[in-house]
Amino acid sequence: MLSPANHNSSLLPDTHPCNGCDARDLAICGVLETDDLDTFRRLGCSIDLCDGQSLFHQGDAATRVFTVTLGMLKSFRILADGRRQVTGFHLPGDFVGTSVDQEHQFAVEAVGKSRVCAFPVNRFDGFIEEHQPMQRELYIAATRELVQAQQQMVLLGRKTAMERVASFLVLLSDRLGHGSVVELPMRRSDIADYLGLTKETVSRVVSELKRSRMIRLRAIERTEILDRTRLDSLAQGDG
Amino acid sequence: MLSPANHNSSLLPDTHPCNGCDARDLAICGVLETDDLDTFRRLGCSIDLCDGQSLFHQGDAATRVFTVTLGMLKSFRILADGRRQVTGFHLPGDFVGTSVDQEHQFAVEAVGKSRVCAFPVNRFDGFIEEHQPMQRELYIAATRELVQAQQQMVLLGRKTAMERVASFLVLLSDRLGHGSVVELPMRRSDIADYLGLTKETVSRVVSELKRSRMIRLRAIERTEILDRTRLDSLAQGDG
DNA sequence: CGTTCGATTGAGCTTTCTCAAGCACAGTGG
DNA sequence: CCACTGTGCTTGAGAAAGCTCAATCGAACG
Repeated sequence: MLSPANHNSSLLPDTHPCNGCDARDLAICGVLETDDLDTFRRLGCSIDLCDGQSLFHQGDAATRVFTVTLGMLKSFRILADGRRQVTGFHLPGDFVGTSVDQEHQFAVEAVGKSRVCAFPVNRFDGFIEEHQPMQRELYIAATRELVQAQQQMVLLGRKTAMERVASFLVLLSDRLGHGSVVELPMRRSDIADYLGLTKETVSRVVSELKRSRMIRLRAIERTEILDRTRLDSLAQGDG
Repeated sequence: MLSPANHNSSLLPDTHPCNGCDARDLAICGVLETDDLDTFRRLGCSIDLCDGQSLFHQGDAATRVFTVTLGMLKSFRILADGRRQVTGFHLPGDFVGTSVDQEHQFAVEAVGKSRVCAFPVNRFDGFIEEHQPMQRELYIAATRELVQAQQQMVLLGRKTAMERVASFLVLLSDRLGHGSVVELPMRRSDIADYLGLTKETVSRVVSELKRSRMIRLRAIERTEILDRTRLDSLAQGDG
């Protein structure tokens, strides 16, 4: 198993105060009756994570499934020499760790203070076995993620640095923007590793976007989109 | 809708001689009883495609689902200015066009002579609704594809040209290699658009791999892997 | 008020791309 | 049977986007 040197995350404690999940943050709540939802909640165990804390590493046994209930997580994969690719950011309602393999193919860590709800796989599988609508919901979630992953392939394979950053801002604005303000809780290096760039290039491009008045930085983690139209067309690759 | 100028594929005829599918090439045959499989076969309609012929374009209404029964298909997305990203190659047994959206997000074309089995979505959905094991099978297929897509993100975001080509050869060797010989029915430009490179770079890297005796070209579309170990470690990023 | 850690900016370098020419092979018609 | 032509592959030379390394900046915190 890989265990990169510059890895400051601590392992997840195996036992943890178990206080159930907040139903509102479970993605599947929409397809479950109140009783069933209650049953489902009780299968899980809430876990708090602080910034950079690891939920699991690549190669770990896939013994639990998670839903994000608070904050943000990132999943990534690391090559032998330390090169890292962030494959996604996960928000409340997202499933994490639903692998068909015995081992996790990717690592998952918290971005800022976060909370997840953990389900032992056997209990989780047992539950969805008995709840058809949830099976379908999981399938739809996987398919959506797949389309998202394919969009990301286009970005990584064919877009310029500026188009990548524009796409990223537009994506986050759609997922967690309040009006024209986008929260960026992750580090520049996380963005860089998500976009297949270096943190320096991300920094330079953000500066360029500021200079051309498409965005403004309220704070380092609070970006305001000033010209959504131009940012959109940049993101689409016809800017 | 995008319709790039240099696009020589012809549209799929709406009506076509319907002669059913070969059961052996349907991915799901493993989870269906003989009777059910027979029923399933009859829902579909076999379609032959010649090289470069389009199954559907991005933006087309998603009215049918397909399984590949012969040959190979590629799915891809094109940006406004013609830049193209191939997101995957599909072999017999693979599902294609199983979108949750009303419109296809990606285009699919044949690589060489190919054959698919087409199912109207409503009939397809109706069938899987009544066959639990198939739902599960579809979910597993989607999850596998997702992991594969994430691996591809690592490749596109963080690997060098040489590592990308090595990864590609290893991948294809695992999927359709006979011993150490890999069939490459697609064009160099398809490989390039899959790996986020130019066809010139792919050509140069292949030449370099030949020069360093890791591979040998029996014919242009028949590559023999001479040093699998070295190619593997290159592909993993620690060569 | 100093320290620390991440973000920014700069200068030079490397990898890959672009553009262009030449090559190989299959299909076609004289 | 062989030149002709078209298409895709290869190779080369110069250009460009983004990377690396290094210095500086700036906010948070003790």
